[in-house]
Amino acid sequence: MTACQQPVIVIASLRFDFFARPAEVVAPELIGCRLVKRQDDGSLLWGVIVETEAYSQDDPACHGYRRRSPQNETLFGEPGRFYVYVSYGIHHCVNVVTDREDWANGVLLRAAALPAEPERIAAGPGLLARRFGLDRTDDSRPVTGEHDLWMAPRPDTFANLDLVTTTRIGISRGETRPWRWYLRSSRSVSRRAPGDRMPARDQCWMPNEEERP
DNA sequence: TTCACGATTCTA
DNA sequence: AGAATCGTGAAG
Repeated sequence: MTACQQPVIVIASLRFDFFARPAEVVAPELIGCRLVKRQDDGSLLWGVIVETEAYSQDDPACHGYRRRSPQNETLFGEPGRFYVYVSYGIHHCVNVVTDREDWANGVLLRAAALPAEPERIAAGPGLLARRFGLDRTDDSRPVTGEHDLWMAPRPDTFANLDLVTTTRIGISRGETRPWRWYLRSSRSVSRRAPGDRMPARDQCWMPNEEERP
């Protein structure tokens, strides 16, 4: 044991550079990454992202397509922050801001799978936000924080993951862009592409608690 | 001040 | 397939 021995530095959170790229590049890479929250009692709540969508300012479906406003300001800000908005006056939806400042760009987190929890507890953007207890007060918080709320990289066990690329859900403009991605083997996906059958329960993928970030 | 509209969810 | 529900932005 030498005196100059250094502690091992573990990169627990995705870093700024990861998000400083176009949403349609970041979105598929976010599948398999983990959303992590340290709860008030100190315990760790985490889930694996299994479905994402990309949005960009030059895209009619994007919140920043028409104008910049106090509501969507975060989406125009620096990458690597959460953008949380209210949907249908009831639900909250969680995005991560991507690309660059002054250009509305982000990835909507549409579904997650949580260890030892029902498959569909976070199968949809509103349900995901609900399960993680996220709302407008979390808007603009850094994703790279490593304090209470952060995103952890994909484990190596996800080396070859089978992704489905398809069109986005619930929009009325820009419907044709194939900017939604999901993990085919997961039963926690909000809505499957036409013809893609739900995997059987005994051969689907679920996270286990040992893989805690 | 009023009105129409959802990046949704739940139920039938 | 259809309803519920309400914050937001545009219009008057």
